[in-house]
Amino acid sequence: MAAENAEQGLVEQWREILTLHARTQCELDRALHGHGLCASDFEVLDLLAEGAAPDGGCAYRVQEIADRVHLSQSALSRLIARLEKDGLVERGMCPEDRRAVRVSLTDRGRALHGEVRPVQREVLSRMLAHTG
Amino acid sequence: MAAENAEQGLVEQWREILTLHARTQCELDRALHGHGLCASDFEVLDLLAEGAAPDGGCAYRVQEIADRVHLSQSALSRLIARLEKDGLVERGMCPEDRRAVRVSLTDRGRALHGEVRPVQREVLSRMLAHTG
DNA sequence: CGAGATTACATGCACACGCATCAAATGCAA
DNA sequence: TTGCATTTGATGCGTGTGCATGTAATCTCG
Repeated sequence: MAAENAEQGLVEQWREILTLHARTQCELDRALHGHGLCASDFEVLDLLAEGAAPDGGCAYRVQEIADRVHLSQSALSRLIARLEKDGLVERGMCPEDRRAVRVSLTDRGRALHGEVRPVQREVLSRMLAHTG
Repeated sequence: MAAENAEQGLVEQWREILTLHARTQCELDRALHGHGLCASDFEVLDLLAEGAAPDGGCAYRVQEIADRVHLSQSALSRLIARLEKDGLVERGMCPEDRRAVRVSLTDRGRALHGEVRPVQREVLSRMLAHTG
């Protein structure tokens, strides 16, 4: 039946995504581990390093980051705390909304990002090469 | 530069994969949670329900399952333990290699799989619709 | 046969994550 | 203004995962 074929195709497509994701994520984690980062950490650093935050400045709010990297708000809160403890980012007050926290890269964070980015790019080019 | 464009394309491609994976995985977990399963649990049940194990029988060894569902051997060991505690699978000795464990579906496991499969398929068709 | 290497699975441990909840700040309506 | 709902980020808690290791069975080679 056509319906069964379509369904089976869907399952295969999903399995391919799972395989590609698992392999690449695992490879990224291994490559970044030597620099004291996990893949999510780098995603956040990479976002912050882009510079252009929604407010036009160079600082993001926690929830904005969470949306971009597909993590829960609580996960992001702790991730930022870890990065701050390592001196890679800093949390600052937001004048116009004192509930909010503005997160920005420190010099050390920017330096580490510049150091690690080629490593991440290399992994991506190696893992995503035959994907079209 | 062409190199920079290629690199940027790679990053975008990876972000699309992350987005699709996160959204679908999250949706799957939510849909399956009502049945007491997480997405990995279902992957294993779905594999076991296919029937054709590498040895020609209907039972898999733990490491074989781990390879298929992209989990570590330890994660699989615990996952199988959970499913067994819930009466969905059973672990049996392997006569020709007493180190190995043969995992197979129970009737209850097969029934639950049949009940949950349409739910999973629906999520896949909804999330992967506009992906080509 | 016997000793060491290897394989298959289980388990201690640390950790990143999501959900539920909390406190503080803000927004809104009476 | 006051009172309540909403929003923002932090935290308690449970859980699923990977790494390192342990135990038992198997294999290999002398």
